[in-house]
Amino acid sequence: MNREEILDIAFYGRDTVRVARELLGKILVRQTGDGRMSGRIVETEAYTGPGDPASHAGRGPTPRSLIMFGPPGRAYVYFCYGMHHLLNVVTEREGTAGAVLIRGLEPGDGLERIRRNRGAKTDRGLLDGPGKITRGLEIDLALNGRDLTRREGLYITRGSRKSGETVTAGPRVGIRKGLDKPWRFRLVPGTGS
DNA sequence: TGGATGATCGCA
DNA sequence: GCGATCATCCAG
Repeated sequence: MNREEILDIAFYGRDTVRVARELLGKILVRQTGDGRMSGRIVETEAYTGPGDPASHAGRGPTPRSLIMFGPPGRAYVYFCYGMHHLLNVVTEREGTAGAVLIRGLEPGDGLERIRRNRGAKTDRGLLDGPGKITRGLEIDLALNGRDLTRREGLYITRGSRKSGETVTAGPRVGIRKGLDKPWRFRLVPGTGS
């Protein structure tokens, strides 16, 4: 089989909205001592830097958001609502803030383990939210800052687009204040033909 | 030092 | 709709 092609720093080190759009269809891989889990990215959200009030970097760097100003291709994991970890990937060149929230996956490898992690009875909605993804793939603060361009437990590979699929854009979810730009992207199946 | 806030989820 | 539940931020 072909060697997995891991997305490199040049992929991540570009405009955040563009990276968010192009991450659709890519494969997120979580590798631990117990094996491999993966999923195809089908929903993302872009968060930029100063001037984006919904972004953690929107009011300049803080200890938490500093990573968004750092080198691209790193994981930005943070804890939200007292119970969920959320996974982002850092974008833009070093010195410029940006990150893409991974919001939805189509389950791939390690399905049984993902089901177990999620305590799911059915596969409906198994990984269709950012908190579900981190729960399902065992992603937490220990992975914050991880270099996604290396094969170090968490990385993203070139995936594929299925025929007929299209990308839709809409406003970000759960944003009370600020921008309602179309910064949320989804990969939706073709209408069948 | 503490109160407000939040890029959520699952259940009523 | 609401509660769970806590890291982070900022005002005082």
